Amino acid sequence: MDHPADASAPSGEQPGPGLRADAERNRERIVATARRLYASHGLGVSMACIARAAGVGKATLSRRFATREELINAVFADRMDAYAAAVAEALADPDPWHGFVGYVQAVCAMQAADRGFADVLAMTFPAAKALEKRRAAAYHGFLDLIERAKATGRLRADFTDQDMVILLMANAGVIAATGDAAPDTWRRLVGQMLRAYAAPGADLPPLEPTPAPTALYRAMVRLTRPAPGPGDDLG
Amino acid sequence: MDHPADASAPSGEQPGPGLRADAERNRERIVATARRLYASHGLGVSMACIARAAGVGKATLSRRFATREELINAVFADRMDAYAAAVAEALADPDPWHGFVGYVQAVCAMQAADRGFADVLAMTFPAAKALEKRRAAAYHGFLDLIERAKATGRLRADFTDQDMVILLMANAGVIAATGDAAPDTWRRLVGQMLRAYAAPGADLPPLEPTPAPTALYRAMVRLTRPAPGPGDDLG
DNA sequence: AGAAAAATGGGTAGGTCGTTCCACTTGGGT
DNA sequence: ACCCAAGTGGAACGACCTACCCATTTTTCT
Repeated sequence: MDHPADASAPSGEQPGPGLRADAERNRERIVATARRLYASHGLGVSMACIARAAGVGKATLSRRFATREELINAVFADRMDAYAAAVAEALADPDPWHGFVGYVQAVCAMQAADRGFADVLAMTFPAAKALEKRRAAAYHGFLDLIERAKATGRLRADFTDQDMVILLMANAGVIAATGDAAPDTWRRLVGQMLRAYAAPGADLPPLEPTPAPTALYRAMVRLTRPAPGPGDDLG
Repeated sequence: MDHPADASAPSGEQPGPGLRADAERNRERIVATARRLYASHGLGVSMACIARAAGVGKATLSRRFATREELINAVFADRMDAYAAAVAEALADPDPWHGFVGYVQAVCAMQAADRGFADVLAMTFPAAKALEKRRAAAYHGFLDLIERAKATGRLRADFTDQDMVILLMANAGVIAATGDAAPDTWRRLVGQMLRAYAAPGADLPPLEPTPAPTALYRAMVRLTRPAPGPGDDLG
């Protein structure tokens, strides 16, 4: 039961206060590899794959990150910061409606850029207490933003913070389904959703054109398989 | 809506012309079980689970349906008929816009009612030639519907058949994320999408209220796990 | 009723995944 | 430079899924 890892200063999610130099190096290698794999293949990549790709033994990974959630927490900490920053930036915009539109687009773009992050945002991942804390803070700011945007009369009064969650889930679905075959499809979804949020007469960014006619239908051949094939690229 | 599906002349997928009586009985038991499991847990339930739940040996399942796609084909044949029928019904509506709205709602409701079917619709499942054929026919009718609805001036001119595909993918995402915890969330998404499709001034069904405030956040604790736990219900 | 063919299900082999244990290597304080 | 503990990777284990083979049971035809 010796856990020297948390003996000294486990405040928050510090990398590793009492970690040996090589251990810390391995830790970072693991996180970097996981970030890459999660981004391209979504969460659900097996721990074994990550360990293999990072060039460490499975035991090492398990020791450093006991559960998958712990690893996810470490991987997406900075993305969560960016997420929170997006709200701050939107609040700084002198035009709340413009800020709102930009925020929605920015967050959905983050989802599109990182399949793993899309899952994190859409699925309220269970563990990751630290992530939840940051999310809560961002959420609070978002409520402000909604309020101000509504005050301009250009965001419909029936828009709710829940609608943003719904959009995140919907966007995750589109991103997951289209994959690499039609990577810009999500923009059209977001454009249409914004249209639905906007009060009549509000200015809107132009609607993204539909992807190449056949692209969508050829897109989602990946079927149900959630995890990437083990013999994929994994670097 | 009468479906003499199994007795006389179903469209396309004859059950088993030269099957022994007990074999045919088992076949139907398998299909029924698969339908139930797929509906509740989505595609991706293992063949072994289905065989176990149906009370037949794995070999029996494998012999009757060599590939997973074959089974899916048999399971969703009638749903696909319903899908096609929805287009026909929409086309029969004297008001094309009203028909269009009803069609969108009906198809999305089908997705919500059956997680497996949601996957089939959203993912253009690879195999299942027969399903594809039916889908193609329905698709053709849908193009007609769009044309007519646009002619009324109430469906925006920039709506594309691809938008329906996008909606199906987005809806699948919402349904997958909300699960059983907030089962009506998809209705709000559809309502907002319809709002985006509608030309200014077009009549729209009232927007579904947001689900219970906390429901969404407590909803998707299921994380990434695609297949149901083996020790679930499969009763 | 009896026999042949059809159909069944359990067992085995080969694969993945996650966890745990253990002998070896390596870092870093002294 | 030394030496112990922190750290490592691989092996072993149990659980799961797919695919296949074959002895046994059941249906159906004569």
